Formats: sequence, C-alpha cells, structure tokens
Amino acid sequence: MSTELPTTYSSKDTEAKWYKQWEDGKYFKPKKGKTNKSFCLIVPPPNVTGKLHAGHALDITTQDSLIRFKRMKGYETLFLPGLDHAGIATQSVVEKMVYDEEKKTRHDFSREEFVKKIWAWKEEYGNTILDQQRAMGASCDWDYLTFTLDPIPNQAVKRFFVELYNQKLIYQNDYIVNWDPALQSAVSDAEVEHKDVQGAFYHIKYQIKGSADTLEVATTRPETLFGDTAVAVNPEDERYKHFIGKTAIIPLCNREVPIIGDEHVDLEKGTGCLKVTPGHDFNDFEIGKRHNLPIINILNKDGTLNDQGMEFKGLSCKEARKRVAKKLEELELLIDTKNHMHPVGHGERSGVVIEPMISKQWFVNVKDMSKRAVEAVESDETKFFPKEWENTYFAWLRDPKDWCISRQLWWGHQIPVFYCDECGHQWASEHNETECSKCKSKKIHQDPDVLDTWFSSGLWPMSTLGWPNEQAMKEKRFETFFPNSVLITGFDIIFFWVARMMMMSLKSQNKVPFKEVYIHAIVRDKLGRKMSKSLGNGIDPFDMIEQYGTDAFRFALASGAGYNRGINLDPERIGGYRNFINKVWNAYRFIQPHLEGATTIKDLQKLDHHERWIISEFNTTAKLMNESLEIYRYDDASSAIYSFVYDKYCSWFIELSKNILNGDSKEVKAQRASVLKFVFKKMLALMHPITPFITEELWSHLKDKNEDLLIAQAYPEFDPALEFKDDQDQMNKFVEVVTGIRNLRASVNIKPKDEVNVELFTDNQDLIHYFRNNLVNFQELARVKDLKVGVKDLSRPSKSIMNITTHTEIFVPLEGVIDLKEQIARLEKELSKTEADYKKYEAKMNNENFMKNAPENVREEVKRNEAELREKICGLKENLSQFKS
RNA sequence: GGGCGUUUAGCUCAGCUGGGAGAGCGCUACCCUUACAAGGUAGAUGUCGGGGGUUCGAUCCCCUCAACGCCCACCA
Repeated sequence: MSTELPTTYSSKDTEAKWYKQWEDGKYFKPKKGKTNKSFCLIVPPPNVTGKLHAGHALDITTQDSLIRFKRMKGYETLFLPGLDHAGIATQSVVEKMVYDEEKKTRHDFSREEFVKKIWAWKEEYGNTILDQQRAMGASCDWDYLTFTLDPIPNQAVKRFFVELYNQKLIYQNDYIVNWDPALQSAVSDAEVEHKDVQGAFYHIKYQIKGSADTLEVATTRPETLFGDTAVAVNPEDERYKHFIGKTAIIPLCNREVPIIGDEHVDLEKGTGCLKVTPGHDFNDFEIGKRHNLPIINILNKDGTLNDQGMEFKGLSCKEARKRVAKKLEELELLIDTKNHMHPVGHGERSGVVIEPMISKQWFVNVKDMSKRAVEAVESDETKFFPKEWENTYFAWLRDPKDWCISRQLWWGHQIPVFYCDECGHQWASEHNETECSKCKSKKIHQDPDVLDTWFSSGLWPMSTLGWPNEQAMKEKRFETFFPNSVLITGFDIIFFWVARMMMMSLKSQNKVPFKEVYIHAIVRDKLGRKMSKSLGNGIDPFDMIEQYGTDAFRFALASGAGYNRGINLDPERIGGYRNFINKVWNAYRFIQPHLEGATTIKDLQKLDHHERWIISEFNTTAKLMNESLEIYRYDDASSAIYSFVYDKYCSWFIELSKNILNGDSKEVKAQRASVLKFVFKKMLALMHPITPFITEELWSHLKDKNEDLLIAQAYPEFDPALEFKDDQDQMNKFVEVVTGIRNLRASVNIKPKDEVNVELFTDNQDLIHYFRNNLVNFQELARVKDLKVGVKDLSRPSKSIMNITTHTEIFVPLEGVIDLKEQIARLEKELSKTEADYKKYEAKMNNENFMKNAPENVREEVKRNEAELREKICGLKENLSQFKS
C-alpha cells in the first residue's frame, strides 16, 4: 500500500481550509454541551489602528486554547471579538494621513466632516487585525463582533454616565491636568512617562518688599515665574521663618506675592525656598489650595507663553527658559545655575513634554467604586492567576485618585452633557437633546469633549452582551454569559482596564465582570528586551506563521505561558516546535498504511503489556493536560503533550510496533493497529486546543464517517479504567535495560547494524518473564541476536562488558579483544557516582534524628533507595574484581 | 523615595505544602536503520547570585548583601 503523503507537513495548505470549514459549519457559535454550563471569554479589543503583534498573538493563543478546551469539555462557549476605537491613537493616525495627503489639519474641517473621515478610514483599514486573529486560529463567534463606537456601547456609555452624573459622582472641576501640547488634550497620569532630562537649577533673587533683604529661590523652570502667586518656605526653617507673612516681589513682572510657610518645602532641597506656581505644577497646585492662592495660567494650549509672559509671549517654554534666564542675568538677579538631572513627564503617545495646566475637566469620583472592587477580589469573587498580581491591582485601587475622563478630541463618545445658552442650565441625558430641559430654549449645545477610551472599555463585558438594550441583551444572551468566566490579558493594563471593568461592573450590575483573571507574560525578544519599533526587534506574527506555521507558533507561545512575567521569544524555538508538528505528521504517515484492520477496542484486559502501557501513559497525560489548562499552566500542558508524543508514542510505542505490523499474525496486527489508531486519535484531541490545524487535518484522515470534526469532539479526561500501573512500571524497567544495552554498544563503538548477544540477570521473577517475552523487541531496539535471561545466582559470562541498573545486570559477551582498561574505567566511574549517591542515603539511615522526625513515606523511600543502591554497588564491585583478575 | 518581582546547565525557563537538581533549544560523538536528517542512538555540562540563620534535612522558609527588571510617586 503506497502513501501519497509528503514527508513534511505543509501548514499553508491546511490552515485556511480548516478555518473556513469551522466558520462555515458554525462551530464557533455557542452550543449547549454535556456540562450544561457556559463559558465566556472576551477578547481584549485591539486598537482599530493596530497590527497584530507578538503580544496579541499570545493573547489569542492562551484565550483560544482555553476556549477550545472548554468547548470540547462540553461547555457552551462564547469567544467574543471586538475592536477599540482608541481615541487619540486613531485620530492622530488620520490627522497625519490627512496632513500628508491634503496638507490640512483637522481644524480645516468641521468636526462632523473630520469624524466622517475617521470612519471612512476605519472601514477601510480597521479589519486588518481581525483577519490576523483569524489566521491565528481564533475560534470567535464573529456575529458578536463589537466596535466600541457601535450604537449599543454608545448607549451603555451614556446610560452609565448619566447615572453617575445624577448621583453627583461625575463632576466638573478646575483641575491641574497633564496637558499634552501636541495633542492639545489632557492625558491621564497613566499616559505620562517620566524620563530623566538634563536641566538646571536656576537660583533667582526675589526682593522682599519694604526691606533690603532678598530670598534666593531655586527653580528648574524660571519661565513660569510669571505664574507665581507665592513664595514658600518651610515653617520650621530657621533661616527663613521670620519672612513668613511678608511680601516678596517677583522679578520681571514685579508682582507682589505673599511669603508663606508650607511643610511641603524641603529644607535640604535647592535653597529651601520655593516659588509657588499653582497653575503649572502639581505640588504647587496643592499648596495653592491649602493657602487659597490665586491661579494664573501663563500658557496657551499649544504650550507657548500667553499674554502673562510679557515680552516672552509666543515663545515655547524651552525657548522662554533660556531668554528669561539671560534677562535675569542681565539684571543681576540670577545668582547661580547648577546642572541638574530631573525627571520630566512626556506624553506616552506624542512624546512631547507634558505641561501641567489648569483646565475644566470631567471627573469620576471613584472612592466607593474602588472600595467595592477591592472587596470583590479580597473575597475571591474574582480570582487572579497568578495570585501575586492582586497586589498590583490593590495598590492602585486602595489609593485611587479621581479619574479624569474628558479628552479634548473629536473621535470618541461625546460627553452627554448639555448646556443651555439662555438660562445656563446644565444637565446630562442619554438622548439627543434639542431643547433646554428647564427653560425649553432651543439654544443649547453639547459638551464638545469626548470620553477617555477606557470609559467605554470599562463597560465592555456588559456592552458587548447587549447592555443596556433589553432586546439586544436577550439576543446576545446576557443572562447566560455575564459575568464572563475569565479575562485574559497582560499586566500592563491591570490599572487601565481590569480595575475599571471591576469598578464599573460592580457599580452598574452589582456583579463582578468576570470570575477569574489570568495575567499572562509580556512577550519580549530573545534578549529580554521589550519589543519596540525603535529597537526594530519586534517579531511579526505573520512572519512566524509564514515560516513555521500557526500551530508551531501557538505551541511556542503556549509552552512559554505559565505564571511567569516575561516570555523571551526566540524564533529558533518556534522552529523547534515546527519540527515537533512535523513529527506528529510523520507518526501519522507511519501508522496510516497499517490501519485497514483496525477496529474498536473491546476488552482492555486482552491487550498486551505495551498496549496497556501506552494507554496508561496516555491516561496520565490526559490528567496532566486537564489539570494544567484548568489553572492556565499552558507551559505544563505543552510539555506534557510534547513528551507523550515524542518520548512515549513515537520513540517507544511505534518502534515496538514495527515488528508486529510487519509480522504475519493478522489478529495481532489488527489489535496493534487498533491501539495505534485509538491512542493517536485521543492524542490529537488532547493537542487540539493548542495546535488546532494539524490536529483537525489528521483527524479528518482518521475519523469514522459518522464522526464530527475534531473541534467538536469530547476532550479526553482521566479514566481510572485506563490506568495500568504494573505495565507502566515494567515498561520503565524495560526501557532502562534497552538503554543500558545501547549504552554498552556505544561504549565499544559497535556499529548500529552489528548484532550482539546479551545476558540479563535479575532477581525479579516477573521481570524475567517480561524480558523473555520481549526477545523480538530487544532484537529490534538494541540489535540483540541471542538473549539469555536468568537469576542473579547464575554465573556471568567471562569475556564481556557489563552495565547495571538497580534491578538488572546487563552483560554483552564479546568475541574479540576488549579494552579492559576502558571497561574498568567506565565501571569505576559508575561505581563512584553510585557510591556518592549511596552515601547520602546511608547518612540519613544512620541519623537518629532523621529516623525519628522524618515522615513515614520519606523514610520508606530512603530505605528502598538505600537497598537498591547497595545492591547495585555490590554488583559493580563483584564485576570489577572479575575484570581486574 | 515607595512597592512588586527576578537571580537554577551555554541560552530560554520549570521545580507543587522543605526530603535523591529537571525540560526544551544548543553542544559533542557515531549513524542517510525501510514514518520523520525538520531524523535516530548515546553523551557532556550546575559552588540552584553571595553570606548568615531555622531544621534531622534548605533551590524551596527567615535575615542580610549584591545585581537586574517592572510599576507607582516625584524633588522646586
């Protein structure tokens, strides 16, 4: 029977084919399973501007593997895809594009026109990442696909906003915010990156009014002195405390400001004398509040100085700093300049220096919400895997600052607050208002700002399932899938996203949004560096898929995903798993021609030792896989299936089957073929969640006509009826002895083709039988010609090389000359190794305290090992003396 | 400055409640053995970061030092 299968597996031919069949066959849609339980996992919506990167690939791998696992286990599964509008990121992409193409900025368009352009861009390019998720094998129900700006999420945002607004938990306030002059928007604390920058301390002389005295103030930002409304010293400071209450005169603008005492001022730092600029410094803003200081804004929205800056008006801060310093120097008010490295906030997205600035912003009071979010995790309503990440979560929620939710952008959910231009009334509404709810005037306008992207992301577990639209909730089966079963994401967004979903869901639904959170590692390059555009060290998932196939890529990611915080991904490792996938392919190529006579296995007891052994090994592997995947130990699951396929099925079971399949007995052949097939099919099922494509492909070759696709098969679980401990134990000993023989052959350079005679001695009667029954296998696996098996009191062959295990002595008699020296050296090495081992146990046995304190099972094990090693040493010594004589 | 974490074979990492140091990749030698050279067989490699302590016993627990990483805050 000839086979047409090529020797290497081609991922390209199979992947797209199976994805289409799954999707067309509606296998991704939730279906009631045997557990009658549901399982829902929502994809963290990637940015609509995004391209799939290695982190996303890990997201999809861990999520999809889990979903496929649960689906096969009989849960009604929903894997829900989505897209995030990603306010700033998307708007700036389109702004850049429009500028490149038309040399226009968004201000050259009306808001409506420009937003239309962004939508057009989204329709054209926004689906790229979804196709890439498909290529990764994501078994999402695409009918659920939700975009954060879709009507229902929009309704959700408004509903939630209005609720909080009416409870006075959303309020507007003058606030010092991180102002991004490039984006011309406030950005959140979390979007500000602090980088060390070389700057300087400028020591400036401030005159004290009605006195000849001066104060020496140190600042890194002399240009902000136009916004100073006080000078502060520490009230404990002996040098300055007598100035408190007096008035200082600010240079250049000659404003008179009070000298105040405030504990924030550090006696050691600078000169111990601080200029207070509440409009442009976070700490100064706090000081200002404490002392009721006026706030002066000296900057325009683009970060240049406004009218307050006098002759420096219109200059950037950086430029103004130089000129102000120069001017002060000319006036002899600049006493000193000292170089100083200090951290400066930069916009994470724009990269420019963030200016603290006062503006009117919307805030959410998160005090109560955060408390409940903390309690939900403390009480295990939501569990973190690995548990350590709770700390990160708590750290943020236990000391929350109110959340600034307004953004000065056009792309996003517009804040549903309306103002009456006639009576000044302000109200929030989830509807499109046309008249003032108070005076009925038609002259109203909506707040121009949009909401922080995380405001809509925070409602994601609810809004994707239809909330708050009752009709949609019914259709999308909110009751079944909310709360979600688990959230899988990276630790970098525990603050941004996880915490907010927890708060918002508890507030709105009085329920946690998901029962478990698995935090996976961050993918780095093989040197452990973050993948970044600037380093050019990013791994493009598509290159990997192209080069090695999706299954190999998924397997590599899964094998690195456990409770660790980083995966250093080296493409070479993916290559290694590509080889593994190919191994599976070739295992199938081997068994395929023999399967004709295969039937279902009726009586396990009638199987032979090796057949029971492989089934038992399989059973153990199934147990491990189930346990590991249940707790997100993808690494353990991968290594379990890897070693089963490689070390058990291929290296031993297939090798042990060759002589049977090439033999004469039809009956024995059929039985072996049946077991080969049975285990292979089960093995495909075990692997399927991690490597869906090749397993589905091979399944299609092996399945019975009435069997469904693999994706819909039951996941193998531990079955006590498939456990054969004795067979596993004897097989292990057999493997040891075969390896021992091979080892001996290698030690005297016997050619792989040449046959040898072997004599085995053991005191274990069962083993004697077992070995005798395995004559043909010794011949096949170790090129043994004649095999003698006997008890240890028989005499050993004289001219021979030997090896020894704890249960069996192995002799290979040799005709020609053996290098006695070499053999003695080898045995002596083995002896000293064994003796070193033995000493550890001997010491324990002689240690009274150990025998008194150690638990029973540990003592037993030590005794057993001690006895086994003692016997091995005995045998080694005996044979050594024979060699030497 | 505050917090969290890491340090185990050349590399990437496992190691469960303390009880004989593991895997994959890489490396070496020999093999084109009839599923697979993307293969087979055999093999080498560790002061488990340093020091101290608890214990009959420590890679694991405690203290301390060092290096590295991440997060938060921030000094005028």
